[in-house]
Amino acid sequence: MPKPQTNKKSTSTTMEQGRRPTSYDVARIAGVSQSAVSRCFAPNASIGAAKRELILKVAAEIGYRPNALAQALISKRTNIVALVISARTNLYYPEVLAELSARLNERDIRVLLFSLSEESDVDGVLDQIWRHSVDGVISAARLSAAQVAQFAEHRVPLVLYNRVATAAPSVRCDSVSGERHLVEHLLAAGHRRFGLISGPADSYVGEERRNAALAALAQAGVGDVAESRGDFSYDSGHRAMHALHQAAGKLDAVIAVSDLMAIGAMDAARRDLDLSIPEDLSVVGFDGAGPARWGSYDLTSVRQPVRRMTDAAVAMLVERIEDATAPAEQRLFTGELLSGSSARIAVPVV
Amino acid sequence: MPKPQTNKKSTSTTMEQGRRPTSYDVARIAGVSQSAVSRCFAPNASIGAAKRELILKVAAEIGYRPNALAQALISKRTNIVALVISARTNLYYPEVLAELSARLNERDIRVLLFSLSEESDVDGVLDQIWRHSVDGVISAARLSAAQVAQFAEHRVPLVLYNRVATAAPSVRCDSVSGERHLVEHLLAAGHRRFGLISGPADSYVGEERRNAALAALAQAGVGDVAESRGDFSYDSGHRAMHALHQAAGKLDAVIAVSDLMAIGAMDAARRDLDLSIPEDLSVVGFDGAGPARWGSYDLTSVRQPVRRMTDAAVAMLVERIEDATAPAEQRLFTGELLSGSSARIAVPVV
DNA sequence: ATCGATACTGCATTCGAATGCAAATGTCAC
DNA sequence: GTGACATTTGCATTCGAATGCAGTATCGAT
Repeated sequence: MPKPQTNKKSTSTTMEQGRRPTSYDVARIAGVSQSAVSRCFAPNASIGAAKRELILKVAAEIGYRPNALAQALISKRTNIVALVISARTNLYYPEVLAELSARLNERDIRVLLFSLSEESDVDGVLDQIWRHSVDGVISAARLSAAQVAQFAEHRVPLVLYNRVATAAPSVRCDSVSGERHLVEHLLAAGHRRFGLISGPADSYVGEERRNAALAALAQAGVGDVAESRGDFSYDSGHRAMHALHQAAGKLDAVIAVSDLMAIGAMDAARRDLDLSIPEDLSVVGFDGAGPARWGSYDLTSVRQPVRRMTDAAVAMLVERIEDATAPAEQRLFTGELLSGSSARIAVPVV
Repeated sequence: MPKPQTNKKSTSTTMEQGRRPTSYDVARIAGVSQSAVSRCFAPNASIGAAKRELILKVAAEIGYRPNALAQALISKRTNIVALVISARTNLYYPEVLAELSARLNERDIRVLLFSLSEESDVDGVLDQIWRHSVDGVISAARLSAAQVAQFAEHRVPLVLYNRVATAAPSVRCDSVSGERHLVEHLLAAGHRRFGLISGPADSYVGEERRNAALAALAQAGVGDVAESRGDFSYDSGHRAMHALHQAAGKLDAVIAVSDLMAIGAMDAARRDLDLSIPEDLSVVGFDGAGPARWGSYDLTSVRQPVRRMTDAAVAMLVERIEDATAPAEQRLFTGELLSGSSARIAVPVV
């Protein structure tokens, strides 16, 4: 004995085939109003226990699922976060992406992915982000100050991953302490002639690590450091090793600002320059990416605490989504020195 | 001299601060109807040139952007495709992901990413996919027959990437010809004692490659092949190499069904078993992933034509989105044999 | 001047769910 | 039985853009 139905749409008598069921369909079949159905799927909405059960039963029977688009349109909450990542620059990228994606899923947030290639039109990507009304954005790609400013204008919370901007919160791995540990590790092993494989001058982390390494070396009185710039790729590390060798002759140690370049450098040193690692040359990297720990490399590096960093990035973003006035914290994480066999270690005094 | 406005919403006199502009705002300021604004942003909609220009000018001035949610709700087209990928199983995954993402962006389609870990609840992911009314799905993850069937029920086009299902179109790299080439390459070099590092029995591509390799070997009269199963990870390749060595003693060649396992095997052979590659042992893989071409490995492998495969997957999906009756093609691509220094090559007869 | 064809333009409705408000119902005390 | 109060429930509106339909303007041909 269905109660009287007064909803406009409830008057249709049958459900067309092939259309996906809506809350009105559930309402009609269960003999309740559309609002009741809606309230069944909202947390702490006011709805009687008996009615709730009936509605849920009907919903399950006809396979009803709330339409995320309609929900988002009316509630102004999409439960979608955009992830902006530059593809390929870094070995470390797939890991970060997978972790961020997992952390977001845990919180029932969907991921709209923007994977940038070199020629990507970042402003076009931002345009899409605005159109889709995402709840927030995590960016591990370079954004100009003007671009970062747009986020504030559009009131879209932004968290930067291994980047900085004065106006936005960020999560980073401390380059200074990381490079200092690496340099100390190398100095302790008695190395004095250093080479540095840095990144493109416009890369934030690249420059930060470069400067941190140079500073740590300078502090120890090592001022004369051969440097060659790469672009974070394997090949560029390979080429940079050759360049260093040509320019500076015999070196004790090479510091690369990323694992992938360090790996390229190791291959160049061993295979082309006929150097044994670590006997003739020590090589260190940065990131602690998977391949760095493969047997052929066993790279001494600084492992970024990806799990903690992604946790923090997501937590910060969610906080700012929930409370727009939350402060724009900049969190710095300390990486762990992974000592591998790609660098000599200090001989303990017996 | 604005024309008379009769639109309901146009009567509000001022635009509240901080709200993002809607088509009504543009309409009000430009003195036209909301429909006119809408038509300005639709291709081949009927709208006068002068009016179009005026509207676009106003829209640009106030920074109007169509709301993708509202567009999707009414037009039943989200321009979003869900990408389902299992994270981490494969070195090759980040490349496929980046390529698919690039191909979709070129066609002005957004990507909703679902990166599956081992414990992921696939049915939960599908549930989210239905709720978000995506236009289509590309899956490079394992789906049960029942799950594939749901796509038909929900009328969501699906294209499988390196997987198969009778009911769905797919894009794959031919394991049979690939493994045959590898086997022929190894046989030509005079190898007779073979080891095989296969994948988990429930992996489709893994089994396909395994069976193809065994068949090619059997055809050449090699029936006795030592086999050890891995899980596609570096470590499992490493362990499998040890297992093969223990079980079968000296081998001429090891065929791994993925590059990552081949790399793990190479490291185990060289570093633990003290074998020279390719003098004492040839190793081949499959995929042609980036690290396979690093100097330390220079792996003989079959390179999947990622670019062509992702192109095809996206083209097939778009076709099926546009025309639901398009046939469910299964496209097979042939990989290219990359001959590296990880496997001996036939000595040419002088 | 009239008719028809063609190109614009606006009105009103639609997509599907959420929610403020008011009405209805239920509960309990006295 | 009455009043005070809390809990359910439904109505009507809202989010923002697309679109069928009908109406208007323009122009050329007759």
